[in-house]
Amino acid sequence: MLELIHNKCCDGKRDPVKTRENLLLSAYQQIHAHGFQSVSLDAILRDAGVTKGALYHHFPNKNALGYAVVEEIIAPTLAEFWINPVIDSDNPINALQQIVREAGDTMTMDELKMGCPLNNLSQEMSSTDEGFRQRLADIYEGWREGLSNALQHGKSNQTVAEHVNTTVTAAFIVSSLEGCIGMAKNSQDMNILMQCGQGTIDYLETLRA
Amino acid sequence: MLELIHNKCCDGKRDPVKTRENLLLSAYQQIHAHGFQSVSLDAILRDAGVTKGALYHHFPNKNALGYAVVEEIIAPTLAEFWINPVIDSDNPINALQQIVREAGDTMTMDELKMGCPLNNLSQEMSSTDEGFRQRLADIYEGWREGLSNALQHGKSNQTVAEHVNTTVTAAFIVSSLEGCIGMAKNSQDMNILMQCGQGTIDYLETLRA
DNA sequence: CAAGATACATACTGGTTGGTATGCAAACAT
DNA sequence: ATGTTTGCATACCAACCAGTATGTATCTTG
Repeated sequence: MLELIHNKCCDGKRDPVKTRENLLLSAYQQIHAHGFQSVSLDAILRDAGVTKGALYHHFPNKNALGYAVVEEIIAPTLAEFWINPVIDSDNPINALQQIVREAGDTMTMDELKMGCPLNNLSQEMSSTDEGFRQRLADIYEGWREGLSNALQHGKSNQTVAEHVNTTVTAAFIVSSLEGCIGMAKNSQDMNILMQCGQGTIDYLETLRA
Repeated sequence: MLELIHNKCCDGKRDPVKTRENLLLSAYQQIHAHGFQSVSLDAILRDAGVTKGALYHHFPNKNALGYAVVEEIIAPTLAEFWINPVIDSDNPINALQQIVREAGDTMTMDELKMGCPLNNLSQEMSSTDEGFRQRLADIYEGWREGLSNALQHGKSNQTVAEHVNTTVTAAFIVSSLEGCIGMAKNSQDMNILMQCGQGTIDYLETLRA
């Protein structure tokens, strides 16, 4: 049954790469749904359709599994959907507004209830485990830096106003976005997400040249 | 020893009200430091200097203790420092900017690392326990409503621009503030807090009449 | 001043948790 | 072909956890 859901492997042969990926994916989903400290290894293993032997063969302990989720799933996903499109754009304000609208349109109720994986882990683990904190802080720093560079590029483009402090603005945008998703996660109300998103869009409008 | 720190009681007589308050205060601090699910009742009891008998006399279970912390400590503290000063002011923008500056100036490194108690619990528990979620959602709703009313009052004052959508703006302000503190909690860097705070102040400036 | 109710302290329990020890079959190397 | 390493499964463990059972000193009430 579980093998079918996660298609652990097509035949009886063993595939350590696939096993590791299954483990990572299940860990990501379970952590996203229940938090890192609350989720049990048994729940992750049940979801992945493997046993503790497999887990402790690929990872030395629970923390290392969590670190791998951050580095190999959360960081690349964030870069793909939230950072790179802005960096690659010639109009960072339009690009950001577009991403916010898309996020509001495509987000399901389940996703809304679970919140942002990055922010969840960050809030839960930053004061508890330095390994998590550092890895998540690096991701946030990269995000802010990417945004700051994009805003700077927008200035040279005349798409961003000259008076904009790119460092301060990048930090504020990132924190506001996480704040929006956090607010929506608590309210479990699409209207709140839309209000916060509209607030963000309105704010971004004030940054135009 | 512990009795001295928390001055459990001055003499040998018993004081159920004080015992309950001690329990609540210790629970608040421990939850703030470690999160609700991760903190053990034993840790709270050790900090409060009482035993399980006292705890389960005053509260039916761990969740009820957490609910009481939300209702009797977190909600009134938020109202005192973040909501009422804005409601009572005739210039909500100045009031908000002042609060943000004060928060940035007075926040200690420990407080910065622990983050906002309201947001911590909200992110941790909203998708796990409806009792927490509802109580925290009520607090956030009250906050947004207070801000919205204050902005409306500011419009009639000519201190807030007419074009401002008070509902959207209130939601965005609340989510941004929580986002700022969350970002600072992860970075454990006062500069990040200051940058996000400056971003907030700059944003508030765009709302003036 | 009894007698019941209140306010705890102490000791215990069943269930869960992250982690380990061991065994064994599949893959690989020689 | 055969020995060695890799990739897991199974069974187990000590620690911890929320909650309970019970005992008892203190306060209140008739």
